[in-house]
Amino acid sequence: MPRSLIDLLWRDHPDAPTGGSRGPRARVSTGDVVEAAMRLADTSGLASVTIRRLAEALDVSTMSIYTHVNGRDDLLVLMADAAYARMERPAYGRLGWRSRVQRVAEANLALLRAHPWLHDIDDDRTALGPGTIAKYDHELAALVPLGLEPVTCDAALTFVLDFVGASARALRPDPRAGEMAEHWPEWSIRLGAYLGEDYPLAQGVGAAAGEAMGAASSPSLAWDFGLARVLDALAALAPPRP
Amino acid sequence: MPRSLIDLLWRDHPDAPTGGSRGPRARVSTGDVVEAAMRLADTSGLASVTIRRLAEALDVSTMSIYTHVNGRDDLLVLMADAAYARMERPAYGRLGWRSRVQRVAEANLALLRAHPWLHDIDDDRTALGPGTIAKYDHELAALVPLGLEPVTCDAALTFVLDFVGASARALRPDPRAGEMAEHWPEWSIRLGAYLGEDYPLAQGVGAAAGEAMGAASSPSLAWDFGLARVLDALAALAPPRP
DNA sequence: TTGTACGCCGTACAACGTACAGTGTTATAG
DNA sequence: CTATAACACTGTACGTTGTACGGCGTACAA
Repeated sequence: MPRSLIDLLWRDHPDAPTGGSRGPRARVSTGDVVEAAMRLADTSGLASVTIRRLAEALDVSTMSIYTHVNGRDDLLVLMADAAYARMERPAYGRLGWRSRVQRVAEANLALLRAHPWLHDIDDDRTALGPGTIAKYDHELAALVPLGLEPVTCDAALTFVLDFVGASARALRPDPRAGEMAEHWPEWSIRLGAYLGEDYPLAQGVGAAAGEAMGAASSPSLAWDFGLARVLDALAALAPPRP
Repeated sequence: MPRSLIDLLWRDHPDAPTGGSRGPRARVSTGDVVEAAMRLADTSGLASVTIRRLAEALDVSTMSIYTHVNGRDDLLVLMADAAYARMERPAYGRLGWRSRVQRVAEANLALLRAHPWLHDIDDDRTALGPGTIAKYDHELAALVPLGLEPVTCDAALTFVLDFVGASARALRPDPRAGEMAEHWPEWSIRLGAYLGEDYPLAQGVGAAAGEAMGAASSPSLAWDFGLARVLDALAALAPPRP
């Protein structure tokens, strides 16, 4: 060690290089480190995933972590891939593309809501991991009934997943909500004064949207609206219904 | 000072509280700090916007920055709002909704490509700023010809902008591209070995998509594809053509 | 038995945001 | 004119972060 990121990503594959057999046997494994990091991130956010806290959680010294992971950046890639690897991938059976795409969208939404820290990991190297590739393969299969060219198929999947990602991002609770609520009485007055009669459209629509959000309606209108739009868009692409 | 974030956001408004008149007059203004921060972020990324570097760029002591801005988090909000405020907002004239939406999408893409650091600022308080509100108002106006309910109108705009945001994100150059290229000869071999015959769909489509990306085709196929899909989706919502 | 590959760890460093306690300057109140 | 209060500005210091480096002890290979 340190093994390269690729080998760490594929550490469960039979062909993956295993560390030599000399020296004391490891008290924790790379997998342990990744799992502990995910637990930390789930409960306290990605910012709380520090090498020191990780070491403490695993009851090892700080620098020991670097025996199992090359550095924090690489760790984040391992975490993201592990999250993708753990998603369920039920067979689609005889489902049509609409149901399939809906399933894909909902599965990704659920994933991002369970692990909001995935939003904060933006590293292209994740694409090399087994979890990411398995997920990609399974989701492409959802689009097969549409009969698209390979490149178009990839673009369509990107389109769907980008929508889900953005929606999930918006649904994520704002860590500053408390501060916002605290200052709101004062700020709303000032904002009203600044706005005056300007921007009638924004004020009208903004107020309506704000009320709708506060109301007990669907948890997110944007989700229902957007998903319907995405399906509409793909339908315009599909061959005429059989 | 420190004035509250709201007053800092609206610092150019006539009703905004101006600092008292006693004491030496300020060598730099809040606006200067924000502008310097934007310049720094444009050239070296948001991570390089540190209080110390900012102070150095403005030729003031580190702690002086806190006289003009409440802290780094607030500064990021001011930067984002300033970027939105500076966007051009040409009147739509007699344009139909398709052209309008296309303009909005392209303007946002251009903005995000000019200031990629906007992706890294995720703070709801930005919504209180004059630039953000002016932008929202102008973009809502693009959707007026569609004749939607206020809440739907907001959802439709969110749909469009989310698409643009995700596309711009994907277009953003990976800071780790160098490292990736360096290790690629070795990694591609290992990845091939790990993959073997598995995931034929992902391997086929991935290869095609990779080639298309490398080819001299459109800078991004996902953009053209996605924008067409977004317009299709809104069309399904529109009243029958007059 | 010896050598060596390996897991583990303590110390140290540079960089970060920012709290705090000043210092000096200026418009205003008396 | 003087005293005061408000203000811009600054140096020092603390707690935090990632991680480079060198050393130590263990357990298998020769």
